Amino acid sequence: MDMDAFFAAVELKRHPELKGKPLVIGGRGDPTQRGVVSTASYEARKFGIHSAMPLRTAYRLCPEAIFLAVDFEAYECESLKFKAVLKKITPIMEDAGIDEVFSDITELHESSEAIARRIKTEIRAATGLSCSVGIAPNKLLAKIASDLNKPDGLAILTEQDIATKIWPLPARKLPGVGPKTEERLRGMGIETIGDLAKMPLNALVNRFGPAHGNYLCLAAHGIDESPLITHWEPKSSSREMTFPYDISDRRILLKTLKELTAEVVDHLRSEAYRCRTVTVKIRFSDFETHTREKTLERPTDQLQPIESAALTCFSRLVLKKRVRLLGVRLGDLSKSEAD
DNA sequence: TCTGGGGTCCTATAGCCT
DNA sequence: TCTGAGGCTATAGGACCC
Repeated sequence: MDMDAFFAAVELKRHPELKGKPLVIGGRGDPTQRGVVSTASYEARKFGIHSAMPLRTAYRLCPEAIFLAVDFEAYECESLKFKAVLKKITPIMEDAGIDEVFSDITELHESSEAIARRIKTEIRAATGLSCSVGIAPNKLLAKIASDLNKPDGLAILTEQDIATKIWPLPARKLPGVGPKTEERLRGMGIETIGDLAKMPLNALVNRFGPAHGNYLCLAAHGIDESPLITHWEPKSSSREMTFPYDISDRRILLKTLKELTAEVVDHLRSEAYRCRTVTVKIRFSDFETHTREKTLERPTDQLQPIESAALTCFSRLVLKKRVRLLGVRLGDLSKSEAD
């Protein structure tokens, strides 16, 4: 189940007067500032605006669009509502992000279509929002199915549909195929999922490595055995920020680094975790990105050793260009003991 | 001309040890 | 003493996802 243009739909709920207008949600909602599009309404998409596009580009494509800042708290609130609906239908549910869920309906005594309609009706009743549902024998096919008839979609796929409904799709529609893999596939003459399915496994493993190569081959045939993840523990926690303009002043960088570190440590402690690795990330004006990582002697949630490690990492970075982004990540997390 | 912020997972390499 | 083969850990980077 995947919500339709989720952030834009939540905003339209509180600003109904914007209905029908091209709407772009992203960054601080100012298309003259740095930021990317999180969600574009379907009206905005007609202008070529899509997720991950720079706000400035979106503005160029459609200056009359309405630009709004991302308000995660509001979306999280709606997210909790529709997830509660799904959890009532079956508790075997995987949280797949703020607007997406996998539910295992294997044991439900009801037709797939009836379940799908019930999900859509109940989510609309609880949130006023529309969603798209895909029902299939595994997560991979269900995800592709949910995208098939968006928005307000409903698609049911069986193994028999793979050749007719999946193979004609562009390879990019396979989860795990992003812009880079799409380009490399194109270089091999592969445009569709069907083209990919014709490739011998060893050719894909040679090109993409064992993990990705195997995955691509199985996925192209609609094969996916991955289980639903109903419980999940975080592996890392981070804070990063892109400056409004590129910075060359070392003092500003150090001050920002300490602020980011304090924030991420606060968050770590609020969730009762300790970390054992600290990573500092830097992105220069030309988008070249580097990281430096330090492993601590023992897991900790104390600011002092974490900040000290962050400063060590920072000192190992050569600042030869202006800096556009700085970040701190805490990794190798373990739960703090209650004491 | 532009390119966010929060994550996950994979791969390559280097150093160390057996 | 030299040369490898593996295994393991730490580190750096990259692709992808929402």
